[in-house]
Amino acid sequence: MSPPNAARTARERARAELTQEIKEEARRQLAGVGANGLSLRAVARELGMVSSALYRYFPSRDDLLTALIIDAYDAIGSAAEAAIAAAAGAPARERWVVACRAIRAWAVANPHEYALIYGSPVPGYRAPEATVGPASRVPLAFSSVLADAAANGSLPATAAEPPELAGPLAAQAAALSAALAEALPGAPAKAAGACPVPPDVLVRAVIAWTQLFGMISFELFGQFVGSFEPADAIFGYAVEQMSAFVGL
Amino acid sequence: MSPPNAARTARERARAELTQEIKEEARRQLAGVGANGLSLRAVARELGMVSSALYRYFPSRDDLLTALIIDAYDAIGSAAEAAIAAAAGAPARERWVVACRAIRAWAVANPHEYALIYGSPVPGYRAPEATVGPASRVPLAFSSVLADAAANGSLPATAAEPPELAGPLAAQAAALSAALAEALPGAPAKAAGACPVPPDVLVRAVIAWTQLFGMISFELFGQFVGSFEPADAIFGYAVEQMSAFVGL
DNA sequence: TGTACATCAGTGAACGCGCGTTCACTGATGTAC
DNA sequence: TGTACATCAGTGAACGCGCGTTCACTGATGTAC
Repeated sequence: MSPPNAARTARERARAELTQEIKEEARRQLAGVGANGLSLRAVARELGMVSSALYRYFPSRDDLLTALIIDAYDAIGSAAEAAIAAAAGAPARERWVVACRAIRAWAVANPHEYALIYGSPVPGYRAPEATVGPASRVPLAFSSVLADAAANGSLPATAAEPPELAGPLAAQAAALSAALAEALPGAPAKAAGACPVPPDVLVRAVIAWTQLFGMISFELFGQFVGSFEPADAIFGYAVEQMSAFVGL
Repeated sequence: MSPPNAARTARERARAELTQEIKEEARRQLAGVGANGLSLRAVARELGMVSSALYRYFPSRDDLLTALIIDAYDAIGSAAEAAIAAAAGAPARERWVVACRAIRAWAVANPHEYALIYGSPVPGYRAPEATVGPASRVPLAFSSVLADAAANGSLPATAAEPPELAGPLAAQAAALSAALAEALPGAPAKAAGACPVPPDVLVRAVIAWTQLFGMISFELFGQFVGSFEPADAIFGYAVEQMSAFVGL
């Protein structure tokens, strides 16, 4: 997107660096005041600038927030992708598990950014279109594991116990399955209409996905105080159980 | 806690009513501005009072927040308890399921209060002791269902597939199980040291509990937009699956 | 290589606003005799 | 039942503060000839 290093002027370099520094300082302040309390003036103050100077970099406070949100989604998404890539060749279940662990590790290391994207929405702030791509990296990463497993035939053809999907759920799951067939890398090579992840597997995966983030939120937001703290052990157990539940 | 109606002076009545009205107006404002943005002055304005008058009712903004948090925990807790009570005599699994449904119904009807207690923590606000009792009503309600099932012998003696609990998880689960033996109503009647809910059931229940709240949060906080919206169908499916997972 | 102009980054003052909290006060309500 | 005093609710002004955003400006950096 930007020209290769050599061709960048001093101005461009300075601009890129300061943009980063502003975001870093803003991230630092998130911890103390939360998304609502994030203040352009405070960020500028800490950076030794005058507050109006920030408007050269972000046209408004909400745009700064948006940048932080996108960065956070990208960070947690690439953490998941990297973990899966690092386990290339391993069984699908193992890749699922390492992705879960990587996501939690990122969340524990960056609790305020996690809260920014998975906590309560910031009132009065409406997430722009630009966030949906980054936001879907985690679910897509999980889906790629499922698609590979399906391609290898290592998913149970159809689940034994679980009841059939019916009504609106069957429709939603089929639609999502079809959408994945086009969204996943490598899918275009297959015949259009291919169905990389069976709908019932997808629904169980969504359940596991919500369990994952529910447990991380409970851990970070303090619902486990006095019982499962630290949560490492129960997290590990849950990840194993849920990946089995998915059928991996 | 308060004297029976007859003995209450006009002042006491007025005070109680205004306290309620203040909280109601504050709840109304939560929707627009979030917990961080909640403002005593705005509440007073809307009530036609001068802002300093609120200090006769709540010594500070944080005390008002605390009152709202406690009310919210009590409301969601009693929704769960009521659902379980209304299904008295039904199989444990059904009572578990209706509790889950009641919790979601409350959350969907009161999304901002839900966010207040299960969303990102309010920065700079530290929840006082007084919130832990109300906060534990939901987990206790679930535990009571498990304890009844255990007492009736309708729980699998020991789970078939799941690996044994080990290490710190085994210790945490055993401690919680023992704590429940004392906390649950009816427990004192049993021999001290009784173990109403086996630790491995408890751990699976915690997993189901986090799944429940994770899915509700995803629904309310917008992670399902474009896929499982409305979420009624997948919620119902998840609740069935997870109650089976617990062993009910 | 050198000059003339255009672009851009950062300044500092100002705008209008809302906030939590304190304080001395007035007037109504409650209580003890 | 009636009076005197104590308690309490609500007022209005003030404190000191921080916020987002705009605007005309200066001086540095980049570009075209």
